[in-house]
Amino acid sequence: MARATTTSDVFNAVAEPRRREILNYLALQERPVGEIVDSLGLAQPSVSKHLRVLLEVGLVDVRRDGRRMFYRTNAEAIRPLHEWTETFERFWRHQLSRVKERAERKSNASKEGEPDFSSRRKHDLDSSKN
Amino acid sequence: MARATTTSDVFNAVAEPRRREILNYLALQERPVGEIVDSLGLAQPSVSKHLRVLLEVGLVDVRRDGRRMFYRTNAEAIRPLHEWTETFERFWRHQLSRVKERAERKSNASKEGEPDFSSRRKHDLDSSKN
DNA sequence: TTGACACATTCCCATATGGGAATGTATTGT
DNA sequence: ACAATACATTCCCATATGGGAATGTGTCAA
Repeated sequence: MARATTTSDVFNAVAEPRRREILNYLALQERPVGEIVDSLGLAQPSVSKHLRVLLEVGLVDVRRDGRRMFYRTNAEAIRPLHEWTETFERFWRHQLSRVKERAERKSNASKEGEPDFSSRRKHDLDSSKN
Repeated sequence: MARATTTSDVFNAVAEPRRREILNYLALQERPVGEIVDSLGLAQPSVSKHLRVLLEVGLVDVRRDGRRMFYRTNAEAIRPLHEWTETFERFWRHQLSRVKERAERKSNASKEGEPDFSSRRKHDLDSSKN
């Protein structure tokens, strides 16, 4: 296959940083495309394309006024995302203690022993990228 | 450019549906890869690759026990996502009334007038896809 | 040491991407 | 009717993807 389409669902749509910026920007007020372009410092076609994606998944609404198109964030569409993350909330509350344990084990292991391979995290893997 | 890497941040990592399934599955208990493969019905290399992505962005931790690798969701890493969506929570509360307005405007416009172009949503665009 | 087991990595490939540049389209003012 | 304005779409392209298949690697048991 390949990666899923950006328009396949809300998760894919908000994966793009500029689209999140746009959503933030349009949350308070509706805005014409030109203002988004100026405020976020992006190229106009780029903004139009991002808006198209957001529109397709229902993350924004549009309204035409003369030659201008006013976009606005449809916050309601973000709820599924919020709810998915929420199911993990109770876990990170319970895990705070385990984070400490891990930190302690790590500082012990790195004193003079072998490299610590338990509980690897991003930084431990970065070496394989350079 | 192209799309951002799946490992570039948490947002991109969770865009993939199976990775979300894996995170759900590993939230309660740590599990060896084999069990993930059996439970979710995915190919083993596929699972390993997904786990690698999740590991790089810190969404899971690993622990080795003999030949088996026990993975577990690191819920803490989901918080940024949760917090981003949370900033919109107050908006969808305030917007519930506007949704009704829109629905009413739409039913009025489609009675006998021109096609309604205000507040387009996903379904209005689907025609352009077929 | 060897074979089996549990995973990880690599190779191949069709596909969607986002940016830049160019062009198309709808609406307004004159 | 025409130029200007405000967006939208298209084309080109380097790039990362996820799946399938094959292969590599580390660990244990005998």
